[in-house]
Amino acid sequence: MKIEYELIKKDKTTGARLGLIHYGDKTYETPMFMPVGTQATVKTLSPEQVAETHAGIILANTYHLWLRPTPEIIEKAGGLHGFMNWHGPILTDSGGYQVFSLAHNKKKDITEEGVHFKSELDGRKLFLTPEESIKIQNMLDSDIAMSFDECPPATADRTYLKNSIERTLRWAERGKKVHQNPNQCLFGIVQGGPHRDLRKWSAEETVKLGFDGYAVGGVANDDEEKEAMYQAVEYSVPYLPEDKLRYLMGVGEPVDLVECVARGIDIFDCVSPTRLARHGNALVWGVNYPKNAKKSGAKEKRINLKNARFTEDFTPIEEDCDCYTCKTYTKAYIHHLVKCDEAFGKTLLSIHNIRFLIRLTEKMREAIRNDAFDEFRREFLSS
RNA sequence: GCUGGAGUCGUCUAGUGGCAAUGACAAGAGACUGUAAAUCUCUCGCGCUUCGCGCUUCGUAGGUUCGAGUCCUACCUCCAGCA
Repeated sequence: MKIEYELIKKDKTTGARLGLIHYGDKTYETPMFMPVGTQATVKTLSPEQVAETHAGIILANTYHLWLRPTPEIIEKAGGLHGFMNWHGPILTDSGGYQVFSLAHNKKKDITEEGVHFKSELDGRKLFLTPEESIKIQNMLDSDIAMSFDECPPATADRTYLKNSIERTLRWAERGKKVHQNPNQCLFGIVQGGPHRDLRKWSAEETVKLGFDGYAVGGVANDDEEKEAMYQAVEYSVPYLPEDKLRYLMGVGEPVDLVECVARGIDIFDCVSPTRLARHGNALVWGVNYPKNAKKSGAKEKRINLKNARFTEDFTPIEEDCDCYTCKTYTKAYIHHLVKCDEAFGKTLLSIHNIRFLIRLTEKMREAIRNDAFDEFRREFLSS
């Protein structure tokens, strides 16, 4: 069963859109936030716990699963769904981000043919090509495969970016040629850094190749400013077909979700909610904590449960949150778990943070449905 | 009572003539955006006008020395062995 996207409604004043993802007999609404499960697990959560956050699609990573346990093992297990016991849709990233994060300090590692890696597991030399990435994703049997792209750093200059985009286009075409899984979508990726013309060009050329959906990549690297990130989205989205899913890769933070939905993005993924959770942080809508003297007046969007101020706070992270964590446990208890470095604390915070972002998408969908997205956005930004 | 050993930041610890004094843990705080992240960074004797300055510190009290956590004397406490 191959994923089908259906555009339901376009917001009148912004680029926001409401859509449906049909997946066999299941449907999921967009805008959607997709939790990241790089190594075929959303860190510290069982699939049941992930499902309880109302997650739709989840992510896994080609690069990591290629090294371990290997696509052959996953294929024998009946594909990723059977292997990890996740029966909702799965998107696999191609390893393109790892080109950025693992190989990029050595420009010679990125060649026309593919990318040389040194395995961080055992130091052996690895070579990943666009064809190999797609073949691995075919074997993993994810529902959405991503083209193998180069994700250049924010500091890359125009000349570099131009060459990189051309190569990414050639890689996309090569990947498409070997893509053979009829149940699997293949998405193309728009690059172009902060440049309007390069984004347009990359988007148009990628669309010409013809994919099942389109991603905007390379916007959340390094020290990029938020405005630059939103602009990169603005420069890319208008050239993408309306009847296809638009995926903003690696974003993000609550405010980014709102701003990028306003610019026409449908689906997001980000490690932030689970990583923040493992580091003791909880996302919150904006709360005043009188004991936190340093930010007088400013509402907090995130609280650090490690802080001593929660030692005797016997209230949930958020009174009105419907997640398992907030319905069941107090900040004092989570503070205790975090201080003891207990795994359960990370689990509880991951549940809350993922549910937080998914609830945010639910609110945005509701607002779009009610022609109130712009109002919602203004309220959100001013809170 | 005798002999030997030991007393250093909340805890354990480095340190045998030039140190406000090492490391770990604890504690306090910060960062985190297609996961090389259950990671990393900062603070951690006191006070300031804090890329610096001043004070007070290494069981207690004296002493030697230009200079002592480091050497000497006495005392206190703890540990081990002998009585």
